[in-house]
Amino acid sequence: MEERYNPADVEPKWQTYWKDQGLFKVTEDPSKEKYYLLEMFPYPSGKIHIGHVRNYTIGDVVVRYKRMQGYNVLHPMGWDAFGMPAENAAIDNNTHPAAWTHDNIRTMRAQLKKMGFSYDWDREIATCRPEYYKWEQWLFLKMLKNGMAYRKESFVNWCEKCQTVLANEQVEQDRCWRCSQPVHQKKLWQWFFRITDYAEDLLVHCDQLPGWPEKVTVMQKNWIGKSVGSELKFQVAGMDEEIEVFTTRPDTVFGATFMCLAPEHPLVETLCRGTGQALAVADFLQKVATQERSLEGLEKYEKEGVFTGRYCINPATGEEIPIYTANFVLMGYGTGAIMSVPCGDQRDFDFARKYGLEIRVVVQPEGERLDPDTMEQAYTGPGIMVNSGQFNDMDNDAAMEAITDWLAAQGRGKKAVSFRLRDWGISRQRYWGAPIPVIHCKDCGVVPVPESDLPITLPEDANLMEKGGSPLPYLDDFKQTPCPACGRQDARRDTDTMDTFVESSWYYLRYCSPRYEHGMFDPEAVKYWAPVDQYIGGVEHAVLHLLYSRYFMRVLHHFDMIDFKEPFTRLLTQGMVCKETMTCPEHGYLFPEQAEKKGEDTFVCHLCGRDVEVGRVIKMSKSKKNVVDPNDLLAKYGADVTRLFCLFAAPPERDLEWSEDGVEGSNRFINRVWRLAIDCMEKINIRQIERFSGPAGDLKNPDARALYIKTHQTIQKVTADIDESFHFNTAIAAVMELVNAVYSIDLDAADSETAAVVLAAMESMVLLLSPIIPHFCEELYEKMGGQGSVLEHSWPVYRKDSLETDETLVVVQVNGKLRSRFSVAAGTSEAVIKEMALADGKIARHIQDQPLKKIILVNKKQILVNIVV
RNA sequence: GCCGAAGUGGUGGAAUUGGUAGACACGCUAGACUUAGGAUCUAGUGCCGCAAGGCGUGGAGGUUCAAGUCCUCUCUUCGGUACCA
Repeated sequence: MEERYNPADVEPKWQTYWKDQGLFKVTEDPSKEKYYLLEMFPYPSGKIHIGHVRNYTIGDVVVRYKRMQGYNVLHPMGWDAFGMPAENAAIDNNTHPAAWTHDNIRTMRAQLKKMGFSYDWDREIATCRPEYYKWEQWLFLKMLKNGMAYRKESFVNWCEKCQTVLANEQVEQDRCWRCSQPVHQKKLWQWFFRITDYAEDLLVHCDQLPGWPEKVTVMQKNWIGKSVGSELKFQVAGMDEEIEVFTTRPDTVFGATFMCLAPEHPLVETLCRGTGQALAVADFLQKVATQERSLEGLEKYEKEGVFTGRYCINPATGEEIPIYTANFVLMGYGTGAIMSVPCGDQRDFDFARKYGLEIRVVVQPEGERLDPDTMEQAYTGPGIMVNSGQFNDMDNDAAMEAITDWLAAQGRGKKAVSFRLRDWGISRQRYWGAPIPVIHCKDCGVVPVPESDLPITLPEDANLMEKGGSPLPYLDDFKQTPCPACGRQDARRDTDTMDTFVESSWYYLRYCSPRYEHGMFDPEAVKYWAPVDQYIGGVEHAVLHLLYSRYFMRVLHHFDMIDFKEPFTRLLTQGMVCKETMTCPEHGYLFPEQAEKKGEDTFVCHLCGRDVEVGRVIKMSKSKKNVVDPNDLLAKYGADVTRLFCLFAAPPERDLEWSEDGVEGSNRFINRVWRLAIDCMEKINIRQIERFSGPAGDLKNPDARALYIKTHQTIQKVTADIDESFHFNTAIAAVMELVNAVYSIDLDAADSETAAVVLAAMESMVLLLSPIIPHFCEELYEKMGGQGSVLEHSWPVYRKDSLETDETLVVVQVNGKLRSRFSVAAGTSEAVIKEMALADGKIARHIQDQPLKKIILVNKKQILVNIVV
């Protein structure tokens, strides 16, 4: 047997064995309990990165563990293959997005196979294949028919010079990333899914996801953002128009001294027409056209506005108040109009001060008087009503309801709820995506593509334009089509494609029957496998992908296609893999291999020799070039060392800061176990001793008994760590302790009892490590005489009668400070322990002659005595 | 800005319900073995101190016999922020 573990031989050997035996292939088997574990599928961006390795290793450990426990486990893999990077790469490298994507998939698939992940590769899918997106188009048509998909005008980032739509990522400081020209907001007709219809349901069920981390459900709840308040109507003076506002503070309506409309509010142009403000408004609208219209974007710009020239009537006071249009009001949020109450809202307060508008105090803290002329900020807390007619002197809390009821009685308001969540815009003016299956006809309007014409395949002969625009609108073969309704020859296909989040919202169901040809999935297969029992992926998906998936399941449930609403029973959000960035003053971000180590923490640029600035530790990303290539690790250490390191370096939910040093330690550990196994085989197996498996009490040799107890404690600890908390780092640490314990035994001098216990420890060690470092454990299992694959062995079970050690440690504190410790035999009475504590020499010195106040004894994993004097 | 996290030795991290802070590793130091060592084994290693002892979980307060853990305030970093996936 080799002196060192050699992954280059062992790993391919077992990968071939697993494949030949078909160990990872699964089918529905009603006689076994199913377990569906899924890791978020990768975007095929080029090569597997270390974040993928971490994600898939975590999943693979759980899968192998569950298999050993007898579950029928589904563990598939596929590719989130549509998306913008393929188009950018196609432009930069003069290739085709499809070719680039398929190349990447080939590369990445080979890498995953080298890692020894236990996927059922027969179920592999790629979302860019027509047989996949056909069913997405089918669902789109069904949603369209049922009013769940609709079209409306909405803004996109537009670069005039490139004549193309830009993703947010392609906008750098309000400028186009390719040509640096200012980006404008352009209105386009786009498709939306009515996710807001499910806002309440999605919100309520956040509290019924016990298997999800609370931080994720909290983020989702805040994202949906339900607020309870009132909808109020403000009549425009001298016009037959009404402005509706939503407010969570109806109690402050008497203090509403002006109105603000979003710049894109449909009334803005109507209002200013013929008032003398028309020009000023037009100037303002042009100015804000370059500003990003999102909640985040708001904060980047100075808050400003302009008077529209018109007034509306405050429904509470009956007074006319000026109507402004302001850049901090968003059309997509609420009604696109807000009643401005400067005394009770800081933004309104700043705006009022800036434009000299009236500030009227309507709520003030109890026992205080606020003066609008000297106030320095808005008062947003609770208080007593003033300047509010018959509601004066009420608590503002009570006034909310009273004022709403009063206005409702006059038909000027009602109670209402508002959500922060907006409908899901799915149109993309891009090539590399699933075509939206509708046709536009001059006579018939929007006409759905007949189901029999699906899939609408993406034309392959398209050339991407160098400025990044989609070629679809220019491909006449694709675009020109007769109207399916009236037969008009000059109808045109919709040339937008779907958001790639649409593909990832249901792929986990496709895995249940990936080649099914009669629908999105085989209902029987989904009935058996779905929902996903354990989903694992990056925390950065906490809101969008995970919320869209929950929404999609509700849609399918509505159509009676599935009998559940929640796609993922348990969720593990893994942290990111981070590394410092390196920046060269000349060449910008550098890949690790482009920086040469000069001193302890100093590097020089490989290209120009200048000093490199070592920057912050952030998420590994290609654009920041702070990536680590798993290929290097695989070549140097093999899959198992790489897997072990990823698990040992940090618990999964936490960010992992990459360090090369730790990998060497993992390598060392594996070889340490290897040598131990060799030693055991040479010194024990040869004596033909049987492994011990009885209760610890049967062992006479105290060293053997201690090791046996340690073994069962380790089984208990590792099982709990994998099953309950996914804390593989502490599971590995526990096995390391067991390895160290076996190392401390002199095998040459071991009696037969000890030898039998050592064998039991070794077998447990191999079984416990097998989900983590499977190739290595298969090899040892075979060498130690195991039959078949270790995967087919059942997971070890600890003996409850072999967990308790003979002695217990007592720690003694005086006034909460640790002063002494000693051991007692297990089962010593509390009274005796207290006496022993008081009699302890070190303790006596600390007590001296101070009177005893009390003695607290805590008996948990150790015994603690605290003497208070 | 808003929402959500994280902060513990030189480093990664450990610590059921508040109960020995630093498990297990990396690194470092010393020793052993060796022709050699980036192999292996043994011992040591939070900080200050000769010691007794004192100080220590981002910072400032508080509750408690006892706080990394609970409460209040605060600082820093990271993720998301709806067209990156």
